[in-house]
Amino acid sequence: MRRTKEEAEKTRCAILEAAETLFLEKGVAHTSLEHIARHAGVTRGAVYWHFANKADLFNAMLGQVRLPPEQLAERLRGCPAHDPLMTLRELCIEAIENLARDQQKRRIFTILLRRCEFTEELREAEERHEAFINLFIALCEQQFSAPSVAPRLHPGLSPRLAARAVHALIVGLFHDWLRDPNLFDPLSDAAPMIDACFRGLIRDWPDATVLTPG
Amino acid sequence: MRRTKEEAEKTRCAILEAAETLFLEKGVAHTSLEHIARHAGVTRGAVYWHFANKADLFNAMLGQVRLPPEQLAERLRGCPAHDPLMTLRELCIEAIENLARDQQKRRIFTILLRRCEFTEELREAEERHEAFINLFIALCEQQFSAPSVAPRLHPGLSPRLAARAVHALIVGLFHDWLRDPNLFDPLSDAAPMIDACFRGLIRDWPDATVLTPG
DNA sequence: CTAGTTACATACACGAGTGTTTGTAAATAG
DNA sequence: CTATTTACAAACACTCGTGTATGTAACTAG
Repeated sequence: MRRTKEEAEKTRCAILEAAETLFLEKGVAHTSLEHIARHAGVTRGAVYWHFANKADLFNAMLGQVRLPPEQLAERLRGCPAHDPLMTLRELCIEAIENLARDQQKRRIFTILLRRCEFTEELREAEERHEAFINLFIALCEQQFSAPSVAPRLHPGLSPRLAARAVHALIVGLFHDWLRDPNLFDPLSDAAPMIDACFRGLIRDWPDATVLTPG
Repeated sequence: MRRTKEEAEKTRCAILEAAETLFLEKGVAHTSLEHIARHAGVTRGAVYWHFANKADLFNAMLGQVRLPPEQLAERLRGCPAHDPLMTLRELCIEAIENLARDQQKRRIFTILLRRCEFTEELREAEERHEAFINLFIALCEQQFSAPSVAPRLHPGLSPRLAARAVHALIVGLFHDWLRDPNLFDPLSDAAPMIDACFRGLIRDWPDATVLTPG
């Protein structure tokens, strides 16, 4: 019973959605292609038709969304640095809020952080992801190295260290919040936390009231 | 060829060590008991003699060391709160340094953070671990709630939020550093980063030079 | 209209992993 | 010194998962 192209695309999406659901629920290694197929209402034949194997399906799933590291790196690279710190601050806050709003992104990032073991078959995805992380850290360090910024760092801090701290905070917030979404509310709490971080890094960081009017 | 009790204990340790090595290398789900047995120079018979199954072996491996959340929570609970913040600060720094020094702890925590999927068979370990995390966050919040501390929080921050931020930073630092130990040097960089965090949270946080003399 | 292609379902072959059972030699208790 | 237990090795039975090969009905191009 061959389907039309639209229908085929729908089954492809159904498989991707089933994979997302089951990976999140049971972990990547503990989910078989048979499980995925059944959950999508098809057989493994359909899965192998659309994807070469589990790693390929996994990569396709990741490719559906832009994950925070990728998004941060891209937007940070594209921004003119007229006010490097404020740009960075806003991007960080937006990244957190963004993850909270986009349910699919949230699920997929949870899979990446807590539901998957990076063995050699998934190494490609891992390396791609880490490359974006490293790029973000490098760009972040670059912001802190700007002539208008570096002298304002608190004593004992290098641009390098400041960049590490910012990234660590973001990662930690993601990790904590994905583990337990009740820990804090990204939409209202992201800004104060990020501001606290910058305030600890930069001497003359302005008051929160200035930054978040209303 | 039955062994003496000492020898039996040695094989038990060999199995635990092999599990640690292989879990770290290939991930928990991707490591079979056969792999572990072979790597330890025994057969699966020995593994099943000493441990009920993979989950039991995993738990025994975790039980060998005190992981950061557990250690932090315990020590924070046992401390008299004569100066809550300084105690907290020192514990955080020590936790990071400690992880850097203890190779085994480092490997096992890496497995927990990056080499394992928490499916239902490992749920017990996960819940135990999370309980310590939540305990640490609660105790941390308690420190920030002390009458001598709460008024010193920067405007816009609650003790609750401050506790979340501290924990997020720690988790992020662990996560980043375990991913790439070259990112920073825990022994020299932990203090400045933690201080930066506290400085962003507490208004009159003292200078780094005061805290880290020499 | 029909030849080829598409989008699967079905079936098969195979290995890998688990849990259990059985065998056994040496240590140990009495 | 004998009986029993210990600490495994070896073998077995079973399931699960993968990859591939084959079948097939409907779509589609000419």
